[in-house]
Amino acid sequence: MLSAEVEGDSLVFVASGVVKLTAQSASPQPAKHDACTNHVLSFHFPTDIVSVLRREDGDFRLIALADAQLVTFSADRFLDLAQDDPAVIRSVLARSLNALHRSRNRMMQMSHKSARQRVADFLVSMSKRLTAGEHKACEFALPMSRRDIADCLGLTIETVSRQFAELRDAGLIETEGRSLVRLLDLEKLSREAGRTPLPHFEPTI
Amino acid sequence: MLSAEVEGDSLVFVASGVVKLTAQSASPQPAKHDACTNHVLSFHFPTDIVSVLRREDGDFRLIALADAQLVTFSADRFLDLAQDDPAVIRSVLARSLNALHRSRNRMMQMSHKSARQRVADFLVSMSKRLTAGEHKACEFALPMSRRDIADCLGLTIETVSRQFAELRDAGLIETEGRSLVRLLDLEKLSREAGRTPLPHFEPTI
DNA sequence: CGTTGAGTTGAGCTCTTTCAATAGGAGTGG
DNA sequence: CCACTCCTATTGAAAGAGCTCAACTCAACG
Repeated sequence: MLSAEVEGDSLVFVASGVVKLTAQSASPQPAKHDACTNHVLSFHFPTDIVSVLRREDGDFRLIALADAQLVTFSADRFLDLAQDDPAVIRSVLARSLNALHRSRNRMMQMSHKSARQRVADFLVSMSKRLTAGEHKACEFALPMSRRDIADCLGLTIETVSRQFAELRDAGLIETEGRSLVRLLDLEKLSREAGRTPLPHFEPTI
Repeated sequence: MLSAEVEGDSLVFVASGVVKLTAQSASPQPAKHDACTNHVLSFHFPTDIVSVLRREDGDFRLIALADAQLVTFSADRFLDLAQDDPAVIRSVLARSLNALHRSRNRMMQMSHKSARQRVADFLVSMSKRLTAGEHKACEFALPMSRRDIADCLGLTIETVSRQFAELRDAGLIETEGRSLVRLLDLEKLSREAGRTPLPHFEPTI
């Protein structure tokens, strides 16, 4: 478990492992017994480039969920160096627009989707990341805890757990132990998630 | 009321007026009596540059809420032309990272905030856009309908309306007619929104 | 074998949505 | 200017979804 501290905006390349991008919202009023208002913005996998930006209130953090190898650039310095190479900077721009696009999609989903839809969508999306290519045997170990999932989906761990149970009862998934998940019916699961087609894997920033 | 149709990814500069960026989620199952699953992703004001990307499922649309003057670029062609000018392309990249940043913040808020917080946040955020500079007399006409607000915040119009009513009862705002709003206590309103500081206005992409 | 932390499950409560009815504004035509 | 209509907005009551709190289970680890 490794946590990378960075000053200013930076770009991080994930070479191996899994990381979560979190934002602790330095909550103004310490709320009731808040303890863990640790929002998880996204999970990232090898080949992803994550942009970790500085915020006014509290900071973004990149936290490893499994042993990970990361390459960190200062965004400014990187851009200075890349400035002479249009292809590079343009690729970064393309990735960044792509990330924006996905973030918007995600936001749209988040605000209008039920717990069931969020969890189903999460599972489908994870299967794409973790079993890239293999169309059958959608079986994988979730690298993150229920808390991380809940924080990412804007739900409580209890609700996530209940949704897992219901999906299990419905015969859409199977679980073994804490992290192993088997998606038995990707088709139906996608429909539960409220997705039309099956989007492709695309590198993120 | 003007609607700009575009093919492929494009960048749109808002010269004047107000527009909303929408995504119709070409809902797989036509749902009950869905009619209007028109998600509003964001509102944009003069000087904003909006990136309108192509999606697999359904398209993004830019819809004018008031008479607006827009300049539309094809993203690809623009980048081809800008490629020789590092300063330009870098500025676009900076805007895009900024937009990503704001989108993430927004997403974070959306998934964890109550109706009250969302509406308060919306009002504070609008006041920044619509009364840029004037610290007093936070009074402005909302250019969008309650439906647009609801769609943007992931709530129903009824809930938005009730939140307006409660904020009015609490003495935080006053309303006149359908669109005029006066923020009586920006401080408290910001606190209701769950914001620590008062973020600055920044151009978007 | 007890302890610890994560995960699951249940009961009650809160907030938001849904459904349905009412009020308000804007536009039209007499 | 008023009457009529249409559409948006508001308000109320009931239902539903997710949250909180609390008990319990499970697996890992000493």
